[in-house]
Amino acid sequence: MSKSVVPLTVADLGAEAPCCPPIAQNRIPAQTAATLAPAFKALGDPIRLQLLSMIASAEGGEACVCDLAPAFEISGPTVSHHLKVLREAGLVDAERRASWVYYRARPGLMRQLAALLTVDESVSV
Amino acid sequence: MSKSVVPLTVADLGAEAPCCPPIAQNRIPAQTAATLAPAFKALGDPIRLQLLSMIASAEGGEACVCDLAPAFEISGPTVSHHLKVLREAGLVDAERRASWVYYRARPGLMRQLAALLTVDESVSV
DNA sequence: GATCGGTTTCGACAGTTGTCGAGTTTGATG
DNA sequence: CATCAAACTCGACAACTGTCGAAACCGATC
Repeated sequence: MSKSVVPLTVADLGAEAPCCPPIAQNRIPAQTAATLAPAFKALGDPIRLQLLSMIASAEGGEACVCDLAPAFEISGPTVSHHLKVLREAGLVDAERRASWVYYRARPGLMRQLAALLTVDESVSV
Repeated sequence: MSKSVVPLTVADLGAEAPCCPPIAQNRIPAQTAATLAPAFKALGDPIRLQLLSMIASAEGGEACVCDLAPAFEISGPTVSHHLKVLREAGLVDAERRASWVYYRARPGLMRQLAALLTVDESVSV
């Protein structure tokens, strides 16, 4: 796999949020933990994980609720609830166009979480 | 053991299971979501996030409960509870030596979660 | 073997979460 | 304007979570 070494700068990861070094590198401050834990919590549900994946991997980078909801066994209101959790966690954005609401992933926070979990390659499993 | 009915466990994901492509690349299967959501859930608490960070960033790669517990305001049993959640999620391992119990991070799962959240660089925030 | 310190387990309790059905809002179209 | 469809909000309820104090467990040391 090609390793295009364009280093991410802090600016790439979102303006106000403090971009964190990996948790395996420095002890995470309490305030940072309090800020980022809700994002992990939002990912801690199988339905929300699938929803985010469907949104983030969708053609054009966005997905309509009318396409998301039928993919699950649960009721419409429950899907709406899960989308709200993802929204309030800062992982997705919603936009209404005509009768439909389209969701779009916000990659900034996802990158932060991924960076946080990065482990040095030399460490063995 | 019958493969077809036994649900995928966290431990199974370590060695030969194909480590998941980013959720922004392909729609994540329901079974993968069900397997990995508990790991995110375990990270969804500020205390557990700090505990994991203290463990993963500790000198020698391990940390004693006797060093972890005093770093928080909560009671000993509650720290123990959070460590159990991290353990059952597959994020840490525990080992008793003499009177003390040492915790060590399991980087395999952390790498999987990080890979899952990876977003293509070309995507703008 | 009795005791002690470190850690976990147990039982209880308040607060949160996931789920649903019913009702509400929003925009399009007859 | 009336109606319809899409999506959300509300209220309720069972299940789960974080927390604690008390008790149990496990090695070490007396």
